[in-house]
Amino acid sequence: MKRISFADTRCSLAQSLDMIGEWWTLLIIREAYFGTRRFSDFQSHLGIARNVLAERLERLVANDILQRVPVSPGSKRAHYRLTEKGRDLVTVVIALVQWGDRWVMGPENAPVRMVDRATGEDIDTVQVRAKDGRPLGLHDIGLEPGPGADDAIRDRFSEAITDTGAVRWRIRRHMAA
Amino acid sequence: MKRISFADTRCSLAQSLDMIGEWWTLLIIREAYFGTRRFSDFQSHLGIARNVLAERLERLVANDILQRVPVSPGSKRAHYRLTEKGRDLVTVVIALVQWGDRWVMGPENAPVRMVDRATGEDIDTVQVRAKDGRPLGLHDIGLEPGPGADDAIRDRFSEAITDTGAVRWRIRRHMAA
DNA sequence: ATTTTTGGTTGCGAAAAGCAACTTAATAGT
DNA sequence: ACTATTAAGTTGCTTTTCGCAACCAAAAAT
Repeated sequence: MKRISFADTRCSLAQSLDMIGEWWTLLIIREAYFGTRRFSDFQSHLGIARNVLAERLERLVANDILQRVPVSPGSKRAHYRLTEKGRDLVTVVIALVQWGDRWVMGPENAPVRMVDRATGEDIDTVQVRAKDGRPLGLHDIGLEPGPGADDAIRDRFSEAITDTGAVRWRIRRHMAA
Repeated sequence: MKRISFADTRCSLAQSLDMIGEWWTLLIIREAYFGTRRFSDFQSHLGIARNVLAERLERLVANDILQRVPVSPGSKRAHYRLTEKGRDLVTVVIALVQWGDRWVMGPENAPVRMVDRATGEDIDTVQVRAKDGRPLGLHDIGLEPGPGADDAIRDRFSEAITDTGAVRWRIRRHMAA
């Protein structure tokens, strides 16, 4: 299939998806987070085709999400480890795992538990919060053009908020009349 | 391409990705969160091919992430709105947008700002926390087999944690010797 | 009543994902 | 030291899905 790249789109989500939105990529990252380093282990744990795995790893390394570390200096064989940028993605992975636990598997069928190692307790549900720590629902979040907004984006946002908490844009053709 | 389905995999992340991991799907959800309801608006805002959009919407409705609402009772035309399950995904979308802002666009180029409507302040960075609110780094999170774990998963987890905070599994063939 | 818009569907070509066999370099065994 | 095995990919082929553009029917507007 001809697949569009979002690389030139002015949108953080599109940019992110351009790096990690492909089939398998997020599972590879989770696997790396679980401690997998070796090509064969990624392959056997995930059941991914080897050529696809090779391509994904290469892309993740190119995007500085994984780091390719020679297994011994000068060796052609290497291991793959998460970079800082990659480790920062684990938040997203965990949010998605928790969503799956809540809505698909059911919490009582969650295959893995994530615990706070200090207390042994389950970690909290990842959620959106205000700076002071208050959990925010969708209604509590406002959207505005950011510092890097272009006209297209600025056009879409007004102060008006719909009942789902999202932004309603001005219907210009009707306002002109 | 022949694409594997994760639907029968015993893994929340795979299950989640089976629903939302396809090309475009998360952008459609973001768009719905921004308030878009109509087919044509999804199409023109995202620039997605119409047949692909139709397929994605159908799949999202089948998975109860979007709801198809007839525009007037009995009409064949419909609008699409996020369900509760879909709205719960916005956390993931926001986490991913923030990651893109941090690592790809750069915070100063963020095209949209998300603010706490009560205060007008930027929302906090989505992060993993303990039940008592402490932010947790990767090292602070322990992984254990959950209530729905099967043998394959149980085999992979031990109490040993590597320096990246992830789990190291027992190397059984060496232990047997 | 006729035109325009909306919400799709159909058909085609291209590129990506799956499968399996092959290759080459590093390790292990004797 | 020599051979066997494993690890880490690569190559070639097939299948499936995505992107594009044209088409179609129902609803709305004029």
